[in-house]
Amino acid sequence: MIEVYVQSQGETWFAVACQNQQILAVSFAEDQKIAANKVMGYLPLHVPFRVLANPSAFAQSAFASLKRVYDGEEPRFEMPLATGHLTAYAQKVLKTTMKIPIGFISTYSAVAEAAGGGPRAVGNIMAGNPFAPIVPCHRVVKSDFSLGGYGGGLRVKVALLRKESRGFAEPRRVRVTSGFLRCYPVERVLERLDAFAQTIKAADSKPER
DNA sequence: TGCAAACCATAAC
DNA sequence: GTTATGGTTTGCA
Repeated sequence: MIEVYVQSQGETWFAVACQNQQILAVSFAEDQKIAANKVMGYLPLHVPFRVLANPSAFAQSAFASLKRVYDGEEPRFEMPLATGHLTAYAQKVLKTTMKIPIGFISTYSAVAEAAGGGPRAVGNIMAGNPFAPIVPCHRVVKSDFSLGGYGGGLRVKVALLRKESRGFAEPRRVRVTSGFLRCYPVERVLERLDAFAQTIKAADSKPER
């Protein structure tokens, strides 16, 4: 039996789905119902589940990790994610994405180089990521450092990235199972966004013609 | 810049 | 099987 829990903190609702001391899926949203529906959407069909009010000890630690990552912090300990039902390729992509450190981002094509497949295929896996933001798909952007997409909405992607800004200056290559993954400071993305905002502002202040 | 074509794993027929 | 569809990239005007 899969157990689903929903819990709020501040303005945000979090949801987790657990089974056998493993996390099956997580989600977060501004609305309770949306958060609950999102996790349930990730659950395998035809497997019974129930929504419970009081989180088990395991669920509580899952919430704790989830909230820490949402706040831009390192999770205190590694959570066991249930990935068995996913394709081998999806598992590899998610595992690779997990290696992007806080304060850094990578790109769809860089992840594709490290995990195999092509950039679009990587985007597809990200779109179906049941573990956001624990598997930090928000740290994957387009190769020109523009945002790309995000299931929870781009505002959320930006908010997460801002919270993770650590002031790194140099790119970094992190070791993954097969080779290396190129990562860049989040600031590359944030600076680009700010520059874009300036352009808009300048255009707005220009007299109409 | 902007558009078109190539790209690659899935989901849907 | 085949086709359609993306959280993309690259090349070429």
